[in-house]
Amino acid sequence: MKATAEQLMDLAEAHIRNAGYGGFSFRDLAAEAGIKSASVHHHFRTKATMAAAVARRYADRFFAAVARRPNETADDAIAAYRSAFKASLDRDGLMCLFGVLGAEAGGLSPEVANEILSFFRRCIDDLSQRIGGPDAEARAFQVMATLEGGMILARVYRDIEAFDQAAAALV
Amino acid sequence: MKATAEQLMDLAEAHIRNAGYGGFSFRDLAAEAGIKSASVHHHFRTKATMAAAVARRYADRFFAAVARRPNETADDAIAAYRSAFKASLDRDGLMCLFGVLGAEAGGLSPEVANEILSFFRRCIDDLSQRIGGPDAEARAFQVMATLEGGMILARVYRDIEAFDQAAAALV
DNA sequence: GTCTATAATTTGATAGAC
DNA sequence: GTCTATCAAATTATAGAC
Repeated sequence: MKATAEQLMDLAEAHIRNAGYGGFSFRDLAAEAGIKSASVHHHFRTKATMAAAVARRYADRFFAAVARRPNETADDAIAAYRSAFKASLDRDGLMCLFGVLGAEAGGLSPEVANEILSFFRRCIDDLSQRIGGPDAEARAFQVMATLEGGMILARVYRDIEAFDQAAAALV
Repeated sequence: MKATAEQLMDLAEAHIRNAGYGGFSFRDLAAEAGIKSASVHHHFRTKATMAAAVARRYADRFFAAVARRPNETADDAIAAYRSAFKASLDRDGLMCLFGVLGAEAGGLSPEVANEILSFFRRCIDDLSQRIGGPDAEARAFQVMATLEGGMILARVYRDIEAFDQAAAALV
């Protein structure tokens, strides 16, 4: 038995990654979890609070998945990021949570917007360090852009191959 | 004096590119145009109809902007696409309309989803042809992914430089 | 922790007068 | 083409019983 709060976050994450922040309501989550919307508010005070919590959990998992390995090369680091995105696509065929939220960031509360900026900053900083050299930062931006954009293409084409083609030349 | 329907599409486009499909209502548009929401329905029967119309207009403009030039090289074609996205960022600092819609495609009506798929298909097909060679399609996917992802980064960082860094290595 | 009940607001959409 | 008026439904959120 998974704790209810955890289950609600699973559901919310799937909805956001499929249709964006506006793509679900507390009633949707409640119905899917077999409870009432008022009970969802017991676990998460507001929708923005919940989205921020989902974002933090997603970021934690992501950075655990791409954690630096001993003696890695620059290409290893890039491959680690690519694999993390790819694994997510393979698992459930959904977008990166932060790719979706980043795209519609203009309409989100500061609470959520902060999580988005924080995620991408941390990705760029981490990648830059691990890549090293004079053009490290530009390369980090390129990698992140290609991977996020590749997920959009895979989403639209409904074909993981689109992601693979987009990301193939990265390493 | 711009025709009302045109003005409404301008407003809707800006809203979608800033906050997504769910980021505005007919009442928002009406208020900004100085009319009532019932009058918006006179020009566009439903919200999905309007979004599809906005998407078609955006695509028309985009493909006019990236139109093939005589004697162009593969790098010229890629540069044309990059310039089109960049110009859009410079002009109003907003996302690509199809980048936003593509990210939240799972929650959109088939009417709109078709426009999204059609846009990206046409981009990939056009770019592939103009790039040529054995890896043309993979390169086209890479270019589109990098540019769309670069716009997300520029949006999140609120800094066009993020786009430039992401796209610098493309040509 | 979950429920019923409900408030307050917003939304997409329509009917019909001018 | 725009308006007033309105509907039916959905949304976020809260109060208080169990």
